[in-house]
Amino acid sequence: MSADIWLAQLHENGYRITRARGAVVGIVERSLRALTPVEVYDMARKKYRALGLVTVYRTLEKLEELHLIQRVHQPMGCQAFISAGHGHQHLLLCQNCGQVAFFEGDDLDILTKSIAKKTGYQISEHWLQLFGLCANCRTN
Amino acid sequence: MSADIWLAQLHENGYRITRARGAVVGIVERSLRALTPVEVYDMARKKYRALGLVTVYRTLEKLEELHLIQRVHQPMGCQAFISAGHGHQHLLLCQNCGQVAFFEGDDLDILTKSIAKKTGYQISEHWLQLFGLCANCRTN
DNA sequence: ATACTTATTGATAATGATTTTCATTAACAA
DNA sequence: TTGTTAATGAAAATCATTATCAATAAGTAT
Repeated sequence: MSADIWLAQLHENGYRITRARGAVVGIVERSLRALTPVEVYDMARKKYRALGLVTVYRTLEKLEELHLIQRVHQPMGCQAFISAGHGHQHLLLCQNCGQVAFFEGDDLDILTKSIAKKTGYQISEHWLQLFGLCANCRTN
Repeated sequence: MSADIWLAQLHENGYRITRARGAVVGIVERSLRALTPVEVYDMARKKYRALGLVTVYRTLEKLEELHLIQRVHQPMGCQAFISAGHGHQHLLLCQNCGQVAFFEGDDLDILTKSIAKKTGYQISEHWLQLFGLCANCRTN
């Protein structure tokens, strides 16, 4: 489905559509949790055995460049990627199963302005990430 | 000054006070910007030439464990450490000089609750980090 | 369809970051 | 001062990522 859109995006940006890229996109696009390059490699190789790990790295690089995926920072490590949210969104991570949810409703302007005043900084960006348990893991 | 307090903390927790640890603490405790292990190594070796990089890693590990320092996540990498804030504080990073400031005034409860309701997640933690230009870099 | 240009690929090697191993050294309690 | 043992630094091992390069296959032109 939407994997095709990702491939189309790659094509529109002058990149060729290959089996290797199809395999990587097929895995990453549908994943509900952040995946490391090796995880993508292992999963995608079930569909396309000849895939190389290096190609996974290169493909992830391009997907990130096109803002189709984004890196996820976690206490345990920062090398996992998840399908990117649209517009200005933040992440909500389940500490049990790793599932990622997005949310907007980002009213940090008041806070940001107050901090800017207090510190003298000119603030241009922010990172916000929430951690907890998803509905499913909460009940189990 | 406060470096002594850090060493005392180490001692209280059963760790020995050594020249190597003194050198590492001396650098990290006073730094206004986040430092990578190699940066700490290079700087600390000016005071204590025999210091090994491995010891830097091991010392940073212990300081983090005692919550005296914390890891700083940045777009360029996540291996730098900064002296930790007290209580519940967040980071404000200067994108030009790297200087780190802390701030509190963390009114995310309203946001957090609203997100929890919308998504069904039980939220237990959050990461907030602001980026911008410090007062000094802004004027130059 | 066919041929051609060139991006893409996978294997290998190289690099960089971090961890493990181990014999030697030095904290510090007795 | 001495003895126990944590801590150290050097070297090797491991893990993550990037560069190299000859072979391959996308996609355009024929």
